[in-house]
Amino acid sequence: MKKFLLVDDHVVVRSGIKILLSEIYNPAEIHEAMNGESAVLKLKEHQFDLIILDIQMPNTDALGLMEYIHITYPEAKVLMFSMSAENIYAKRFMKAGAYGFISKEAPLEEITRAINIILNNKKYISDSFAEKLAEDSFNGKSGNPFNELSPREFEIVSLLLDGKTVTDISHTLNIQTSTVGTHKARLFEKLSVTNLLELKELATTYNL
Amino acid sequence: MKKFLLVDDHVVVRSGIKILLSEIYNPAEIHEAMNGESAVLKLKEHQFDLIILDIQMPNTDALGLMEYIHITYPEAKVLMFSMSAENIYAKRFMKAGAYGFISKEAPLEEITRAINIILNNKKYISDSFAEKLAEDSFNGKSGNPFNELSPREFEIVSLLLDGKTVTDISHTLNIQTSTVGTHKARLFEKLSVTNLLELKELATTYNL
DNA sequence: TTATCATGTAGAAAAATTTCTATCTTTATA
DNA sequence: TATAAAGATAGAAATTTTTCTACATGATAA
Repeated sequence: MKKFLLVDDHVVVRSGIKILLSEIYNPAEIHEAMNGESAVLKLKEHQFDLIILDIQMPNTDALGLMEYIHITYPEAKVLMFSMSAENIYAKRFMKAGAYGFISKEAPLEEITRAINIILNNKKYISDSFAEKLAEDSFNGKSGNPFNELSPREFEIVSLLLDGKTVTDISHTLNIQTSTVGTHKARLFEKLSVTNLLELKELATTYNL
Repeated sequence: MKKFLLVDDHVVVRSGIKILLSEIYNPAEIHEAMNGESAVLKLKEHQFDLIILDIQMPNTDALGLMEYIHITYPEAKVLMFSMSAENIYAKRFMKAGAYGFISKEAPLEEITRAINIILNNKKYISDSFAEKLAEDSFNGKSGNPFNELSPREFEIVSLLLDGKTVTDISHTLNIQTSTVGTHKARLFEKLSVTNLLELKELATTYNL
């Protein structure tokens, strides 16, 4: 029997995935976690065939969680589940050890396909994502300035765009505010913005 | 038998709400639409007891759809289902004729409760939202919240939206930074926003 | 017409942010 | 593989922002 772990803070989303899974794999053992902490606990108790991880959860550092999972359980297979269509996040998560990245907007068949592929020990990437990857390797750069950011900077920019303050972020990430400040300054520099509103605007034009 | 219409572009979310509904109302006739157009078609064909409309992203045509539904089918009962906690928008949707507004943070029981209340022909508002509404109605006005600002506050909000810092503004207006700070705090309070990005968002929706 | 309230203003203290410098680690690169 | 570059971290100091309190003024409502 397959064992799944769903990490998502939305009840309805978890329920939705649950029926999807139980339609494909019957019987299936499906565990749920509504945040990072509870996911970590579940991971200590069980060994899962597949972990489905939502990338945007309040008070949870999804990229950090992904890295933690990859380091602590190198065998674990994680499918990142994103509310918004594929974007610049995908590459980051794949690099952090994810087995796949799929949008909640994807049709049912594609979600199913992704899950099957990963359970067969292969990585899943959508056609559009594959295309984008190919493009990038041609051009050398993507032209998207957000790609110039380091993983940590990217993490922080996401939280900043979420309206989180420097202090909030320092708590979420368990680092000093001065560290967050340094990252913030560097990323503002890299993106050539001077304030939050400009950052927001830039993020919007690159639909982050 | 109750007839429901779910409008959401995410398969998994629709599925999730579907099981929730079928657990409460069995049997239930549940129709789905993954976008505005298909929702409009469904509405022409059937008369629903409840329409559950998800706002996936702020500034989309969800509000327009809500208005359309309210004008075309004044009897229709719509529960706005917000995946992101945007209580800033709640008021606008209620004004546009929605019967309720519920956010993703809501526990299952509250979602259930909201649905039941609406099916009983009453409007559902969360406690926190009710509080806010009460406050507003005490203080009279409802409309463009920027109209509540004093001349000075308006001046300052404009500069803030221009990316100016508190210190910048204190220089521009030749007043102390603490004065600017006070105005800023008061205007944030009046507009019910907690940070610059929310302010920007609010300003955008009222196209300031 | 007096009491209340919204408004504009700040001083002082507290809190948050930024800046500067520096160390250690990881990752490229020659 | 040695070396350089990039990245993550933070302490301390400087700066900025926020908060709290307070006060004067003009409008307003009892």
